[in-house]
Amino acid sequence: MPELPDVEGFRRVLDEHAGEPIRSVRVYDTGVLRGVGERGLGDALRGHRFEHPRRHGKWLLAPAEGPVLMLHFGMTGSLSWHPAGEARHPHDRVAWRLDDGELRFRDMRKLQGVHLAADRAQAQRTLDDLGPDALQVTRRRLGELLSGRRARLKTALTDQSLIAGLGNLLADEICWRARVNPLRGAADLDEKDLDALHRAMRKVLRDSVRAERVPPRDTWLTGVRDEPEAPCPRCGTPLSSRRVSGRRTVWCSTCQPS
DNA sequence: TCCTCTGTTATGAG
DNA sequence: TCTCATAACAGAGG
Repeated sequence: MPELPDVEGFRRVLDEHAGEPIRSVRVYDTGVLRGVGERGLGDALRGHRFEHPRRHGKWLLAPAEGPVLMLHFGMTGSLSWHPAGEARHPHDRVAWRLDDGELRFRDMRKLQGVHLAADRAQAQRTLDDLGPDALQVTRRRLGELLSGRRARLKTALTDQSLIAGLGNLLADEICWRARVNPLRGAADLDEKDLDALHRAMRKVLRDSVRAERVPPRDTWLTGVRDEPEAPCPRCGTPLSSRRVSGRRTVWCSTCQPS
């Protein structure tokens, strides 16, 4: 589930508690720890304060007066605030206790998890292979990024090393809004297509970040894509779908001709 | 019970 | 460089 907008929401949650001392770190399931142990995580953070966190693509980075906590939410992760004493959820894997409550990393499938970098430089190295954050990509940059790719548009948009932050839902939603077929070659788009794609990306991201998710409105592709035989919200044509690079891809054959 | 599906990412074979 | 299969993991649904 978590794509750029969701992670932006988690960033806000953490940001509201920047400056508060971390009293303790509780690890309920070491299966989400990546490259750090329970002991190491606690020792590095206890007594420190989270500073203002930042997000790059689907990564959330929280510097804490030296070490940098790095969270990746995979398909099912989240970060949420809970007042002291609230019962633990079975999928709560790690909790950072502050004075009035705690931040909880909840994740059913544990596909990604919790990293710890020694400092900002090391955190940055983890991000070195990522493309620019999708919110920062200009129209010109988008053209440059896609022009050299032989992959399909859908595959290129969800490739984090090309553009960071777009997941399965966002990529389909953006293509649908731009009226561009996701199966087309990324390098085959003309200037008009790229204009539309960039406008759609801005609009979809702006609305999604506001909602802290890709909003499942019935006027959006995301709102109907999981219904069997769903009609296109724009023209009523039954939506098409197939797997592309292992991901279910949905589009409208009328609005998005190949 | 068994099988398939699912919003992510990394890896290796071809 | 790209596609495809697979794996990590856990739950829902047929």
